Amino acid sequence: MTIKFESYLQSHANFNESDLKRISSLAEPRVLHRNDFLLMEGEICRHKTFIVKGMLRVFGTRTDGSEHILLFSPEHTWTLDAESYDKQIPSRCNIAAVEESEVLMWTKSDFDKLLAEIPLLKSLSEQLISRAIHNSRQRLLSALSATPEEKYNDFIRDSPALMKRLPLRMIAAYLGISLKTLTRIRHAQLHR
Amino acid sequence: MTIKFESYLQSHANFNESDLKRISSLAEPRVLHRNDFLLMEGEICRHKTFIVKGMLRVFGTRTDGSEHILLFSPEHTWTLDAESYDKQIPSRCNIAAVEESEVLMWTKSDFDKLLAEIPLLKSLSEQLISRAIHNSRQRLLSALSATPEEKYNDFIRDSPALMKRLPLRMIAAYLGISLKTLTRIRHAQLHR
DNA sequence: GAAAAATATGGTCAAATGACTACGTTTTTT
DNA sequence: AAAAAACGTAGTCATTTGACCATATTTTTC
Repeated sequence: MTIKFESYLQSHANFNESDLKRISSLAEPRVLHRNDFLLMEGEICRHKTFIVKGMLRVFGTRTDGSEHILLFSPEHTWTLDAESYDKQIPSRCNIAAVEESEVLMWTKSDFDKLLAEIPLLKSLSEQLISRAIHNSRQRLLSALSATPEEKYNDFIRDSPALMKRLPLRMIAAYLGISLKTLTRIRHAQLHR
Repeated sequence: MTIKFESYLQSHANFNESDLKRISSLAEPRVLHRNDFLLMEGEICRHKTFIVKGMLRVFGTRTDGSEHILLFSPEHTWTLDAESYDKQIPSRCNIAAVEESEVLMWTKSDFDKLLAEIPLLKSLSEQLISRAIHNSRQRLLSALSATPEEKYNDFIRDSPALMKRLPLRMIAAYLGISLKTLTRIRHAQLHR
């Protein structure tokens, strides 16, 4: 499983062979079935996780049981609850598999070691953080200002591949609209 | 103006006198009047800015002219458009003063120098980034899942001080609801 | 392969929301 | 101090949205 991960790393920066092996050696592989949880609300996020294959979702739940999805993490992305991981405090969100997935996990202490040892990893990590910030800002702006139809169109435009792999109810939970509204939009677009 | 800034820095980490002076020496002070822009959509965000006094808002505008506020930056916080600043590309949001404000600004190249020179500043900066991520995640979750009244109550609970300084229309623009809905909620809460 | 679960759609109805407008009050500007 | 701008509230009305429910279809599970 680490081979795919190593080629991902290679494609992002010029890691040498020993760095690659060193990073991989501390990873713990895991297979997740549909709806298996990587992290449950209230638990402490002890690992940084790379998705080798499949897709996870990060979501919050409300008292009535409804899900609200913060982001999807498909293959070749990283995932964690940053707040819980950084401070090692209980998480307020969940991470679960959307589909059969393979992941690699590093404990915080191991990953911190790697960051200190390997400057290239540190800088990659900073890039990813900066992308995550930007991503969540864009999403906030969209949540605040876009109409349901705009959100849906933006999602199709930006993530056509995910679109095909996700059930509509998750897309609705991601866009912050009801499933009913989503099917209405789709219906309207068919007849235009 | 730099004295307040230096005591802010002191309160967050044990900077020595020469570091403080070094950091301050590269800052450019600026006074902003109400509605003065620090950054306009399309411009490149060339500075990292610390708010000494007053309050700024970071917001996007839509084609119809409506404003949607991503966050408020009161005194003793930092502000910038991270994407535009990091990559030095045109910004997609605006930053303007809510009230009379005093700020300190560093160019990216100067600040990068400081980060490299002063490890303590680097680690403070990482802390702030992590807080910003967490903040924007919480906000996204709230935007996706909370009702207008919940959003309003959360805002009063979390930011009672800002509440008093902001006109309602900005609070509405921040919560992603119409001014009408906001006054309705306030009206309902009065009669309960 | 059969049973069970999840999915996508749509009808109906009540409630929530926003656009427009108006008006009296407060704040800011000059 | 006077004029102008911004502010907070509220009435009305059309539209959007969600809750609840039913159903046909597809996918998953065992």
